Amino acid sequence: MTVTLREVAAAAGVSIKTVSNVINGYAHISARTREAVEKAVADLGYQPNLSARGLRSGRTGAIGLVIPDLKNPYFAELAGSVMRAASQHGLAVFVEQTGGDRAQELAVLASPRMRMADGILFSVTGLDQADAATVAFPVTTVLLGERIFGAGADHVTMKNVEAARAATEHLIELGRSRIVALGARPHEVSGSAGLRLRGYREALEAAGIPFRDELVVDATPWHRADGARAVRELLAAGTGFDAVFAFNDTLAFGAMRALGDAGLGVPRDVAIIGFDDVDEARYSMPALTSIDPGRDEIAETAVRLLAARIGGDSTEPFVLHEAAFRIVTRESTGG
Amino acid sequence: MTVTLREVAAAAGVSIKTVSNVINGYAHISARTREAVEKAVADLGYQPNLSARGLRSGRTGAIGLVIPDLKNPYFAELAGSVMRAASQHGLAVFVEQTGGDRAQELAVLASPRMRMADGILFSVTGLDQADAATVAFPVTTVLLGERIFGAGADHVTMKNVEAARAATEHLIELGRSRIVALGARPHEVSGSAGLRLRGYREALEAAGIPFRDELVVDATPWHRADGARAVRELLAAGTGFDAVFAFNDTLAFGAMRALGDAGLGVPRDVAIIGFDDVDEARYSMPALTSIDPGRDEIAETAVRLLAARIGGDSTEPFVLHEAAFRIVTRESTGG
DNA sequence: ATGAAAGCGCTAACAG
DNA sequence: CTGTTAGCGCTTTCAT
Repeated sequence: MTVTLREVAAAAGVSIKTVSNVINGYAHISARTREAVEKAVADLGYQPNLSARGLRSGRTGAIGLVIPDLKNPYFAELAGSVMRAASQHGLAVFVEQTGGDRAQELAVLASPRMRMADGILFSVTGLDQADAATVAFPVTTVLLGERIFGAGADHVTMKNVEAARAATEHLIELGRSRIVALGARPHEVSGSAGLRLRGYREALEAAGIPFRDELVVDATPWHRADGARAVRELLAAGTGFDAVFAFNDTLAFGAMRALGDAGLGVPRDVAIIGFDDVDEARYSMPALTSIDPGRDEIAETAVRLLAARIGGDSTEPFVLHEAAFRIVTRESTGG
Repeated sequence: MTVTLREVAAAAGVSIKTVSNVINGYAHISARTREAVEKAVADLGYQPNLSARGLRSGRTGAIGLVIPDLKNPYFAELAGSVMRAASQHGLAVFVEQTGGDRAQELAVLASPRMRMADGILFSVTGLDQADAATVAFPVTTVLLGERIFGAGADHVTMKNVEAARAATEHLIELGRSRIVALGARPHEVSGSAGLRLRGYREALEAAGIPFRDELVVDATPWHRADGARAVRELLAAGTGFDAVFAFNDTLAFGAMRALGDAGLGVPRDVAIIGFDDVDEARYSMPALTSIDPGRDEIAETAVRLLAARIGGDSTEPFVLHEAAFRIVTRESTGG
């Protein structure tokens, strides 16, 4: 049933080495030979056995993508971008979900399945700085996400502080000054929430707008309902505000809903900007202004770095790449 | 660097066959030998080389999941379920997106990457009945989704007609009689839209409620904005209705938004039910009643069938499995 | 219950 | 420019 190199070689009247050379695009082959081989390959429907190639070459041609959860639109879209980038490099992508859980992240790293990959893209969430020293990556790894997490790997991240600052400045430019920071986490410093809050503060300071504790609200775990609840509580408490910087788009959707229910207009009464620029932001009503954190750039860069490491640059110093972000202006801020 | 069976065998003072037996859980091994081997495995941190195993055994231990688009929450969640089910069987999952496009579906099937899988789960969208005769699946395939698409493979699908009928009946039981079918497609018969419309008709007929053309509205491509637009047009046209059966949840979210904007209460003025039961249905406001089409059952069954085929039941007749659905009642229908 | 040895299909030295 | 050949690490007869 399965056709091997040997059979192709026999059919083409050459040695298997020549067939291998043709298949792998080796340069110095006479046109006649190449044609004969290509014909035999086509006639027999030859397809290389990837396990054999992998055993011999030490490469599988696959990379692993380890993320918290595909249910989260940000990660689903990131996975899509990674798959697109990987296919440019001829790499297959297999995905592992961790639930953002420390124990599961460790379990996935230790899993024998990971050895099917030449390298992994690992979006760390549960592991923390303290684990950095202990954790052993089973294969070449590129880290995704905002944590620093030691230096044992290349790292691709987003400009959380700068993007958050720009988001806040965008609202300030609209003439808003009572801006809610929706999704802040009081005790977090180095995670997304901490960094985005820092950008928020910087923008306020630069504009000379006082920072008000009552406008900084927690809304864990950043689901739609959390955004709605938080905004409802603000309204109930009589806290005045004219803009919301939501730390992710999902929170923003919830906030918009709560504002609508309260009869407030977006952006007339309250302008809103989100973060992530998920697909749905284009389709919400009103369409949501958001920060595109550079998802495609993150995916492409991460895959490129990983492919390069796999290709052999193991001596290069580790790289930290911060993707460029941009504000995507839509109806929710008057665009 | 990499530890092989040979080294483990040397360390344990046995042959590589014995080590292999221990690792693969072969029965007849003395306790002392097993312990010695396990100790050596642990000490040396041995991990099997999956390419070598694959070459020898003819199995890679991976399956492919071919779907239209991870951006679509239904497929993102399906992928999550598939990965969970696959990991029960010790299988890795790699994902390929097709964009639901016929050409890309063919390209993916022909891709050498597919040969990295022992089998694939293929959610067909672009290929149609006419392709059924021509298409060659590169490996064992289980089809996902509502199309019949020939009989050259096992097939796992959902009860579209029955579920749609139940959804409509649920609205009728609430006392509603002017029920919008949101997302119908006039000329489609065998796709989801056609089947769901059929269930809708059946429910109306059974209840003696007249079928009204003006309540059946197209809203392609089933995005949130399409649902909102369609509902707005209905309202503008003065078409009275007291319920909406949305053919997917995203349409339902859009519809709810448009109703809210128009000052109509859900479910007071208009009850709404969706289809898919995506995660977001729990978090929308109001929370959306929806049809769970049996996503987990679909994933588990498909993986189980595929694993069985891979395991060797190639002579078994092809199976058609229709997953059980259920209505998940939430606020949007007064739950 | 354990060992010896063949060979899965491919790539890459090394020859010629 | 092309052919010969030696393994990659594992599973699996076939012996013992």
